[in-house]
Amino acid sequence: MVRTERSYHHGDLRRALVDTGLELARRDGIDSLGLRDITRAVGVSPNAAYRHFPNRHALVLAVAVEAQQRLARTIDHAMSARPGRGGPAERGVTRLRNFGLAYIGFARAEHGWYELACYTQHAPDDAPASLDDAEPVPPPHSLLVEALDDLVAHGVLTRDRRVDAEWVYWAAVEGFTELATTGPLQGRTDRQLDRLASLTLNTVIAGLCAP
Amino acid sequence: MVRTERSYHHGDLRRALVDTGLELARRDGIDSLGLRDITRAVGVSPNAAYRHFPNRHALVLAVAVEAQQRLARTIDHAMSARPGRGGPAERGVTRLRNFGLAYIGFARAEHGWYELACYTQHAPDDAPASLDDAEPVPPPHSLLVEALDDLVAHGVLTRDRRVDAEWVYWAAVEGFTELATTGPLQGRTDRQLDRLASLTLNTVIAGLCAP
DNA sequence: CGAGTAATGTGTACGGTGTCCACATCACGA
DNA sequence: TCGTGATGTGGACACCGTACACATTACTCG
Repeated sequence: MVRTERSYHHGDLRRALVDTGLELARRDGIDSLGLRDITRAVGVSPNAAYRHFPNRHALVLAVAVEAQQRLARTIDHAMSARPGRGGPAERGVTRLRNFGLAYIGFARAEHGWYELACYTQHAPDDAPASLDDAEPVPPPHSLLVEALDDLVAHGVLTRDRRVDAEWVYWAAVEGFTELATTGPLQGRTDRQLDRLASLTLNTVIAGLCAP
Repeated sequence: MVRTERSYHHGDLRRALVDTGLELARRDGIDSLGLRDITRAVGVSPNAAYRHFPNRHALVLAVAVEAQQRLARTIDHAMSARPGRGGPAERGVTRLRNFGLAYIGFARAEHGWYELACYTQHAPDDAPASLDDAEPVPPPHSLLVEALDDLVAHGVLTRDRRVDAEWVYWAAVEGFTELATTGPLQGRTDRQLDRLASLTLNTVIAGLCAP
C-alpha cells in the first residue's frame, strides 16, 4: 500500500485529497476548497474524488475534521503545559485562561483551518473519523468542562456559578475570535489583540467568580 | 418614476432587486441570494442586474446593508424602550443588557438577515448607502459605547474598567449568538436559550463591574 | 501461477452559475 | 419630432459539481 510513484492508481488518494485540501485551505481559506481545485492540485481527474467521497461537501468535511483535530491538539498542548507557579487555585485559573488564549491564537495564526474547524459544527452528524496517525486528542469542550470542574474542586468557583459556565466562557472566546478575525477588530496590532484577548478572558473569569 | 405595470423598463429595478433579495434571504439564508435567483424572482433577465450593480457581490452587499439596518433598528428600539423602574444606575445596566438581548433575539428570530448583517463586515469599505425611506438609525456600536459611558457617568463602572469594555461585552454577545445559532447550542429550547443568554450577559456585566 | 472480478481513475456530457458582448426597447430633452 | 442615453434581453463563454460509461489496475480464488 506504499504510494506508487506515478501509476494509474494513486496509492492513497483519499489521504492525498485531504492533505492537499489542508494545504490549500491554510493559505486561501475554505473557499479555495472546490472539488476541482483539490483534484487539480493532487494531479488527478475531478471524478476520481467520487470514489472516496459521495460529493464535494463530504470531501471538505473530511478536511475540516482534520483541521478541527489540529485546533484540539493546540488547545490540549497549551493547557497541559508546565503547571507554572502559584497554588492549585491559581493554576486552575491559568489553565482556563490558556484554553481561551490557545483557541484565539489558533484562529488568528491559522485562520483558514479555523474556518474549517467551525465548518464541522454546521453538520456534526455525518462527520467522518480522522485518519490521523497520532493518538486521539480530547475535544475542546471536554477540556473546558474539566478545567471549570477543577475550579469548583479548588473552591474558586461556587457550585451554583459552575452551572452552564462553559457556555458563558465559550461564548466570550468564540465571540472575541470573531471580532478579531472577521469583525471590527481586524487590522489591530498583534499587541493590541493580545491585550484585548486577555482583558476579555479576565473579565469573564472575574464575572464567573464574582460574589 | 412610478412603478409601471409591466413595461419593458421596470421602473425601479434596483429597489426591486434589493427587496426580493431580502425576502429570499429571510427564509433561506444568504446562500439563496444567487444573482440568477434574485433576478428570476423579480421576473427579469439575469443581466438586467448589471445595470445597477457591477457584480453579484455588490448586489448581495446592498441587500446586506438593508438587513444590517433592520438589526440596528431592532437594537435601537429595544434600548430606547420605557425606562422601567429603579435608579439611573440600575436603568443603565438594563439598557446595556437590552442591547445584548435584542442582538441575540434578532439573530435567532431572523437568522437569514443576521447572516447578511455580518456579511457587510467582511467588506466594510465599499458598502452602499441604504435606500431606506425611514430616518437613519444609529449603528449598534455607538449605542453600545453610549450605554457604557452612561454606566461610568452613574458610577456603576470605573473609568479604568470602561476602557475597551465595549469589545469585551460585544465579544460575549456575538459569541453567544454564534453558539445559539450555528454552534453547539442549536436545538436548545427557546426557554433554555433565553436563560443562557441572560446568564451570559449578567456574568460579563458582573465581570466588568467587579472590584 | 493465471484468470476473473472488484476497486480505482479517466473522459465525456449535462445543467447550473456569474459575467461579457451585441442588440432591442424605451424615456426624455433639444 | 427625433435622436440619444438609459435600461432590459439574448446568446455565449468559462467554470463548477455531478452522473454515466469506460479504461486500467490490484487482489482473490481456483
